Formats: sequence, structure tokens, C-alpha cells
Amino acid sequence: MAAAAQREEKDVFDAYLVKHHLKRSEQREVILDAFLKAEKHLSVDDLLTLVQKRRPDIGRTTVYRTLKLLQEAGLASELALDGQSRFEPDWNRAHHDHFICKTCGDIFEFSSPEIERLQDVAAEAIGFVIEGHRHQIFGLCERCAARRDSARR
Amino acid sequence: MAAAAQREEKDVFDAYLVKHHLKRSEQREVILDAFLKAEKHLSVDDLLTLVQKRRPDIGRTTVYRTLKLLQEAGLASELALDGQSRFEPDWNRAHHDHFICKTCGDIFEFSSPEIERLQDVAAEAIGFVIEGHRHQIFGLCERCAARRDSARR
DNA sequence: TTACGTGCAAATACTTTGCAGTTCC
DNA sequence: GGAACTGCAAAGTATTTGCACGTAA
Repeated sequence: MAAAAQREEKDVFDAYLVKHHLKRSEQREVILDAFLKAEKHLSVDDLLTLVQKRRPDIGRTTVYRTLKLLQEAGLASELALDGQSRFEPDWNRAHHDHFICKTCGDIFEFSSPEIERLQDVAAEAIGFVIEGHRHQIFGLCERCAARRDSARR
Repeated sequence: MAAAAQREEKDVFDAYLVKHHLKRSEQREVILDAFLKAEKHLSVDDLLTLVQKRRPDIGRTTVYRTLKLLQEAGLASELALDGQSRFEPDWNRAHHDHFICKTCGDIFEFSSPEIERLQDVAAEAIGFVIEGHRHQIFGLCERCAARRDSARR
């Protein structure tokens, strides 16, 4: 991601802080920066590790709290996996869902307006008002599937 | 559900136990029976409460362990919600996904072969081998949406 | 100066596990 | 008789909260 784009996200975060009478801090800056640079689906621990490379004194609690702020500011979104949440940047990103490899843990994104539309139709049929959804597909990524097949022989 | 259908599921469970050199017990029988009769999306606590009406000495641990067996036997499937799992009967049931009302907690089922097909197409495009998926849609059910709208005025 | 932010430790919520006694086969 | 089952209590895991101290505005 270009530096300019990260600049935009930092501005959004600052604006959010001001609007809600919250304060800037070096911790929040470091956490946001590490989060944006990673461009991956990070667990809290992943992010904590990255953050502590630069500032070893930043605690896990602050990472949790900052991620919550980032979500509220529209900068991060949560993938609620089993047991452990992961987070991904969400500014100016189209909605998408995820393939998750059970073997290597890799996450692949996909989006399908068709599926979204079908969801809407199904919801309308029962008068349900959609606010959000979670659509995760589990299985084996191409590489792990190939590895498994060769191991079987 | 007809008694005969429950009979079938009990036979399936017995066969599973025999096949795996496991034992029958009154606890397992009571838990399976309560589970099948409820025909709902039960949390472990829901099921424990039902079970303890008939056998107050059955413990939560046994319910957890029996639910795991039922899943392995193909009789139950888990809805991994946030924080708390729920379970539903899964014998001879077509695959389906869920609408979940954030206000009242009610769960509605829907199925869409079209969506399944689109998932398959997306998976094929990246060589991903699907083993399972979780598709949950959050929002407001018809009743809760109506209640909210009237409260707003 | 004062409300907000931080890190630690403790609390929480759900689920799993170790263990000693019991039951099924 | 011996492996499997059970319930309790304890441990485990991911996340949240209370609190005393620190810091931005």
C-alpha cells in the first residue's frame, strides 16, 4: 500500500479521535502504523509482536483497546474465527469474504455480489433486516491440497 | 419430529458407539433424547437444563463430551457463534445456513443451492478444496425490526 | 488541571482436562 | 477384570475490566 494511502487512514483515525474527545498517543500511532503496514489478517498476538519490535513496552491490553477503536473508526474489521479473532484493514475496501486453509492457516479473500444479492433476497422473504454477516469457507488451499495428495501415495 | 425418526437416530448413535468400541450409558441416552426432542439451536447450557430435568445428576462435562460424539456420529452439527456454540440435529438434513437476530437471539434457517454453487466456482478459481463453511447473517428479525421502528417514533 | 490512556493483575466466559471412583461389556 | 464413563475441580484460552499511575490537551 502506498504511503499516501496510509496517510489517509491516519487522518481518518485522528479525525475520529478528535470527534470523540479522545487523545492521540504514541502507542496508538505505533499500533495503527504496524497494522496498516502488515496488510494481512493479523491476530492480536501477531500485531502485538510487530508493535513490540518498535516499542517493547506496549502491552497487549492497549492493542486490544486500539483495535476496538480502529473498528469503530471504520479502519479495521474483525474476522471472528473460532477461538481467536483476526483483523484486517478495512478503509475503502469492498466487502469480501474468506477462504481459510485448515492446514497452513492462510486466508484468501473472495467477493461475490451475486451471493450478496441472494442473501438479500432470502432475508427479504422472511422480513429479516441484515446488519452484517460472516461467511467463512474452510478447507485446503491449493498448495496444501497438492501436498496432501502426494503424501497419500 | 416423529418417534420413528428419533428411533433411527438412536440406532445411528448405537452403531457409532459399537464401531468405536465405546459404551452405552444412561447419560448418553438421556442427552441424545433431549437433544432430538428440542429440535432447536441449543447452547450447551440449554441442553444441560433440559437434561437435568430428568436426571439432575448429569454434569455439564458429560454434555460437552456427548455433543462431541454426536457430531462425530453425524447426528449433530455446531453453529460456532461468538462466544458460545450452539448445536442442532443434523441427521438427514440438507445443508443450510442461518439468520441470527441480534436482539432476541432467534435463529432462522435458509438454504440456497445457488450460493453453494457460487462458492464452488470461487473456490475452483483459486484451487481451494472446500471442506466446510460457516455462513451466518446477523441483523433483526421481522418482529424485532417492527418493534424497533415503533419505538423510534 | 482534568479527563483520558496505559499496563499490570485479576476477573470473566466458555470449554477442556486430570483424576478418583463407577459402570458397562 | 479391564477399558471406558462420569462428575468434580482445576486448568486453559481469549478477551475484558479495575485500578493506580502517567500523559495529552
